[in-house]
Amino acid sequence: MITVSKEDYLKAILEAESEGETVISATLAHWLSVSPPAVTMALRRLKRDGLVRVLARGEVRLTAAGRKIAHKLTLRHHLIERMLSEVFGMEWYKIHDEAERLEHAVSPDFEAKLLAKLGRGGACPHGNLSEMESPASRLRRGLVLLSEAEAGKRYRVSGIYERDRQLLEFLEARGIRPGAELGVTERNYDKTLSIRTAAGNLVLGRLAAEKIWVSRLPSRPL
Amino acid sequence: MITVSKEDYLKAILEAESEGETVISATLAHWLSVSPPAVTMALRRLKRDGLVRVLARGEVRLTAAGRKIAHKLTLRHHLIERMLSEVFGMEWYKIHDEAERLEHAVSPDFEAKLLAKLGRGGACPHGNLSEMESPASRLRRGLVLLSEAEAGKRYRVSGIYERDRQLLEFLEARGIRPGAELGVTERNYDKTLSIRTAAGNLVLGRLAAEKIWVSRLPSRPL
DNA sequence: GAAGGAGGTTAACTATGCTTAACCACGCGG
DNA sequence: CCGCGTGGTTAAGCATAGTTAACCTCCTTC
Repeated sequence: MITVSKEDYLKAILEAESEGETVISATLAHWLSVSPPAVTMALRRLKRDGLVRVLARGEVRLTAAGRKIAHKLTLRHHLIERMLSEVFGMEWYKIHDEAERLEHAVSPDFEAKLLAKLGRGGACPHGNLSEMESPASRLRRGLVLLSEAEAGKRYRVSGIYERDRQLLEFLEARGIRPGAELGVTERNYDKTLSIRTAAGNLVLGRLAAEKIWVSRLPSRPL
Repeated sequence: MITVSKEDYLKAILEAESEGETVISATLAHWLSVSPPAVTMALRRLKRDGLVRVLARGEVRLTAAGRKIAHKLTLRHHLIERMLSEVFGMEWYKIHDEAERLEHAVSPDFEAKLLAKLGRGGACPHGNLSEMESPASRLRRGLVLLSEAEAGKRYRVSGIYERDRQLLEFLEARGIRPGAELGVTERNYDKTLSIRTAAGNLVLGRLAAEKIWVSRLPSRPL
């Protein structure tokens, strides 16, 4: 029997994998904010159910069945996010948490209705084409991390790491949201960035800047 | 901490109460399809959390806190059902089961968005003004149970007991759905009813007929 | 008044899923 | 080679939530 907890593990494995991380037990403990023994036990159940394999080095791999479930959840998460945003106008920074709970309760029937209403393509409200897109793929699309952006240049916020609600509210309060324009006025010695947005100037730490993908805008003359 | 199971118990108590039943432990065991000992234990936890009281005779009562949660769930259930029907065009007989799972994952924020989009009034797709409406209130609205309907008269299906998916699909297959018109051609000796619908003639057992509220239509001349 | 049935509880057990404490194993630096 | 940190496991324990089996307590019916 599949449970919410198991679904969360499978999704976490797929997500961490897509981030380019080597998925070991410790990765999942950190990702899901549970203790190491909890992961040991969960992996045992997932192995028993044929959803996961653990390689010699401790590397965790999804089986075909496990991958199928994880993909299904990711699709439902994406669709629920778009529903909340496009149909109900929910604030972008609240959407991920809501979808995180709702996705587990969506049936194939409802999934089909969502797909029919919203269509297949489309980015989620955090600007991510799919939550699963790898950094490599983003770089190919010409995106850069804000933490790598150059001083004196202008950018548009493309996607924000959505799994940290605290971060999203922090950024929203400072006018940094998907689609927003900003200029990097200075790269500071202490790894912070001086930023100008429509809402004003601010200094952003590296931890936040590493979570924001931006695309270059043509420099605008004063 | 409130859980899905606890929410289900609280909702069942409110629903059974509204049906006019005296809510005792056995009622809940039957309503929720669990064993009697499971109910004993669940009630113990609910009492501990101050959500329920058990009177001398074994009668189960919601506290103010418990009632508040049950009402909240009922509202969310209703809103989710209307969303599935009005926004996504989901088939009426699939909706209850879907809402039953989704309602537990709805936040106050999402509830507010649903309310803003759908409005407060409005019947659910099973024709019930609210799932909680008592038989007495339905009678006051001029509705009768199909099992009490008179031979030779015409009726419109107003509301169907929605907690039995099997029943709903059974009725859908026979053209009996909310809003449908039907005529009672005969009340038979074996408590069955001979019915004429747009889809044809059929014989309906008492068990099904007791789950269907109808309103009288003026007799139409042939 | 004995028999029976309905309703409720206890007891024993299971599975999930989490915790902390303790311990083990491997690799790497001094 | 020793020590230590990283990573993983075992052990023990707890809460939730269910099961079946057994038993108790009424209340009713013959």
